[in-house]
Amino acid sequence: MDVSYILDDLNDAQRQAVTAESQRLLVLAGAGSGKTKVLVHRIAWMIKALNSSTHSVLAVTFTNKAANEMTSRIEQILSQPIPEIWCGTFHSISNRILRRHHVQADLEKDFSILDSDDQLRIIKRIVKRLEIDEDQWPADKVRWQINKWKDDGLRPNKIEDKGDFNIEILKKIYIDYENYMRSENLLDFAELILKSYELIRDNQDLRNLYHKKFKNILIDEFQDTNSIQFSWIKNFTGDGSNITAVGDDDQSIYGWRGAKIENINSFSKEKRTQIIRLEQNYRSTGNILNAANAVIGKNSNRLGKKLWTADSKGDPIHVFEAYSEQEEANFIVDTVVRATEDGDYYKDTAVLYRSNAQSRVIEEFLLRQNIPYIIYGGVRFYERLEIKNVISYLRLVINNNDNNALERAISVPTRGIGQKTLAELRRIADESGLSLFSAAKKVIEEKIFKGKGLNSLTSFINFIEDCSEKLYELPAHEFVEMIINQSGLIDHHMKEKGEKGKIRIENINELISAVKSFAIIHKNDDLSEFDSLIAAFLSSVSLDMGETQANKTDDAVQLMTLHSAKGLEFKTVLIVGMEESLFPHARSVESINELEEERRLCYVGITRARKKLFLTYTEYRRLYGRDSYNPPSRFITEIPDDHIEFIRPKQSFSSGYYGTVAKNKDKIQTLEYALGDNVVHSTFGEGVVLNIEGDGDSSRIQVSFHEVGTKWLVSAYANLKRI
DNA sequence: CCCGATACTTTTTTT
DNA sequence: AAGTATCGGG
Repeated sequence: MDVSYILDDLNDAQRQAVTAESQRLLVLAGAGSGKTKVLVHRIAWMIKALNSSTHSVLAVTFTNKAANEMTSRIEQILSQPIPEIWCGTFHSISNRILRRHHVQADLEKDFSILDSDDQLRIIKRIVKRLEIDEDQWPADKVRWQINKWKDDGLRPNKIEDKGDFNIEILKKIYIDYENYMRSENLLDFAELILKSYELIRDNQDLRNLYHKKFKNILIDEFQDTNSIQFSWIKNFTGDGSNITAVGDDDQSIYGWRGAKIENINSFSKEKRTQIIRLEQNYRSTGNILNAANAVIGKNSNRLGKKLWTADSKGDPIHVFEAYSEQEEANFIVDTVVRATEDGDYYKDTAVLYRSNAQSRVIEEFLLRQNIPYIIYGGVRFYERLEIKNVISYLRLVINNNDNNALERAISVPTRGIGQKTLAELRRIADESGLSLFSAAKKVIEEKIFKGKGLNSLTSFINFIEDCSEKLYELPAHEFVEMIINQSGLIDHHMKEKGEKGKIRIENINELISAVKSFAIIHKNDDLSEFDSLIAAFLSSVSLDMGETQANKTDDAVQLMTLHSAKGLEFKTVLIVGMEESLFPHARSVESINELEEERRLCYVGITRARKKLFLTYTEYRRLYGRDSYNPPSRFITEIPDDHIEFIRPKQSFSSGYYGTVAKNKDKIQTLEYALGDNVVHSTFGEGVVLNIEGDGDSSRIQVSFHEVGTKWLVSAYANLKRI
């Protein structure tokens, strides 16, 4: 069969990467150079041209989204479904292995996975129980340390306290935490990876099995791997297997959560590692790319890569200095309006910022002009309070001994079982070595409590037991519906005032449909690793927290942080708030490593743009309830002048350390208006020119609009017509 | 148990 | 500024 079609449509470097026979391959893929394409085509090539079995492939990603996209693209190329391929996140593949070999891993079959919220709650309780000073060892710090240890592959017995009192305490908590997790049959995210790593490392049979199976191992976003993930990969690599790592050291922006950029370096230095660079960019114009290259060029210790494009230079990069964040937001609105007038969709434009708090003002202005927008980030579906509540009930019904679930379920909605009753129940459970559920039954049988407490407890326990009986009788979604109605959760949210309760109930109903569609999607799958469909659903929920926002509007301006923009592209990109202290963030400027990560973040932001790039900063901004005057970001000055066009140049009155960025004054285009002119704006309507600011050639113009009041506009961008 | 007052924090986020 | 955590009173 002719398989050359897989190689059509690839450039030389891409083709080399797809067909490379080396056992160790590192593909350094610059932004927009076809990274996913290479990965997907390489897998297709292995299967079609080299006759590798789909079972021999292990493809690892960081997000479910990436894994799903990869699978469906491979299926598309092969024109056949490949449900048996192991393509998933580090966590989901670890989960799969641990469920499959739970006996060897010394786990119960039905272990549950905790999210970091639950993890925190547990640590809090342990710290309290050990009577450790919570002010000196706050739970979130302890959690961070425990996760760091796990990410470094360290069990408590490998931690030396060297007489350090602080570490001694932390280690004590770590040990207690591990014991608790084991007794409760719980795994946290870090544990999934560490445990599966240890399992394969220490079990000769399994190691042989997987070495034989996984002949083709591929890792996406390799620059984001942490220590344990790197070891985890190595663990699966036998003599006959080959590894393909794809990544970009210049896009490493998750160092702060443990990603080790060094992994790329050390992999590249291993003998026999072949390195292929993908340097042709298919996304951005010449100006955008050169700007990106110039900025990232200021970093040290790069593996080195120079992106180029066959595209023309395109528009210059526009830099806009606003007086305030309001004016900045106004400029964003103007830019969006102009783009749509040129025929763009709203969704072609993205606004990127360093921190979430910056979105507020922008939202306000977009809302006021009735421009649809969508914000990425924030609370995800399965993290919502009301959803977590329902999930707790499901967990408790499936596993009565899930103390964590019981603690949450028993107190929402309130049912006359308060902290005092609960504390007493915990004490009894601790004393008798029973789970909370069993302790509650004991309390009821032996009538240890009396009056209201006993009644409430009895009806709660009865309810859970009734549900357990119906677990196998009802279709999954009806079962969930029953729990929701009979638990009192709906009534509880009905009582909430305002829109809040309504939204919560809507979300809960959405959960029912999620269960329904889960049942449909997996109706042909082998779910023998689970006792019930609900159990399978819960396991998938903890590894895929769901989209941040349902697709309310299809065509909307995209608002997100620079971090969440990684991997995406837009025709027009605005990077806003480009000021020292904001971007680079004040907390990052002290250390070179952190500053360089900020710079990579800037590189990521710039390379998101296909055609147009706008950078904006303000002279004045209210930050944390305070007035702040920060100089423009150093990253702006790192872009060569001749790629930039400054809109409304103005001597910044706080232009201190980094010099003024207002250069190229002569390039500004302005339009002539006179005070009192009647003008019309495409969205604001008709108005009168009140004020013109600027020396000679005005660059800003104040207009009193009949409909929307007085506004300052940039004349070059205001798109006003005289009437 | 719910409420309001008060103190405190404030970068980025996936699993 | 604004959100969250904690505590004490009703």
